[in-house]
Amino acid sequence: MDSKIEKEIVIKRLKDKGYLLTSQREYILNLIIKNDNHLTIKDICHLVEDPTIGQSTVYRAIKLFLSLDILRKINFGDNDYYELSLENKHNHHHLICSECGKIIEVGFDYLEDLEKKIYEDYGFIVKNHTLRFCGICKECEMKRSADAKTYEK
Amino acid sequence: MDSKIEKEIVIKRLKDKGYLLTSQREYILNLIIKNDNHLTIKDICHLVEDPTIGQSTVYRAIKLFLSLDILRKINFGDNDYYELSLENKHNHHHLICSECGKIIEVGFDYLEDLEKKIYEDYGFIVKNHTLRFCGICKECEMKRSADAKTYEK
DNA sequence: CATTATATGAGAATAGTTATCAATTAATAA
DNA sequence: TTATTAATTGATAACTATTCTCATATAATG
Repeated sequence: MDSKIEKEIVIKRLKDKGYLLTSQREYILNLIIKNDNHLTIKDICHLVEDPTIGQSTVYRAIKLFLSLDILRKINFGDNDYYELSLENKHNHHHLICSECGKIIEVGFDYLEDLEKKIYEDYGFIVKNHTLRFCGICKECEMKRSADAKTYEK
Repeated sequence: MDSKIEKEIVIKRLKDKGYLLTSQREYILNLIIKNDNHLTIKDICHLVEDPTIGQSTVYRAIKLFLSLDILRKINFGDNDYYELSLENKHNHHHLICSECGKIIEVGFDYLEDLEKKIYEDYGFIVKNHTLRFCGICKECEMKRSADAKTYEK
């Protein structure tokens, strides 16, 4: 696992409920971390084909991690992705480029005011939120305007 | 369909691409509208069991509506729901009560500032967004505090 | 070291989705 | 109206995704 601290948190969360951090489970977590936290189950099944981990084990591990809040599921369009749910990562957003598919994480939150207003208007107490933006990333936009210039000639 | 205007928009979008508004397609759309815009495919398959519409037709219709931007898919937790994508409904948010599962639509947007900041910091041009809040709705919270009082006695 | 609990992999079973094709329905032209 | 063509449907088969089963393996505990 990336850092020793994270690994210890994972072991603790598992142990508290009587589970173990097996080599397969650790391998799967590392895969997700190494791939920017944005893998689908299909991706994982393919990536573990070599050091063969059975796909039932993949499904079981993901489910377990979700239930212990070690992973969190995020949904972009047609696919479910999994990302580490440790630390205080609860308040970040995702930018998805519709041109190249890149996923960018936004570090700031800025929804406190909105949550306050929701409580005032609807009496709804917000515990958690997910926000994703679709659009065009910087690089794709630059490519686009470069192409546009070419046509002008 | 609810209003004549909506039906005409749907017919136009279909016709422009050479498709027809069949009774089955209209029935499915009406189901979604009548159920507060929040049905899963499974729900729809069950609801159409009586005036039998084959389930391949359900899948095909949903797919078609998505491709023509007549429906839009939203994802809450484990399920995909479908809602009408007509009018300027693009900027509303969803509140999901984790106690009773109710889905409430929030009429206001308030993300312009955030989108501006994202452009400034990341050069990312936002075209669209989805935001959902999980928490406790007014009614469930009231029930909760009522229960809490009972225990105090 | 023996015993018990937990986890694994292979494949069977189930659920969810898509593709195929003959029959039906709607649109268009004569 | 009738003939012709295009689009749609429903039943079922095919395929994909996910879960279950069970014998075996591994780790923890006494």
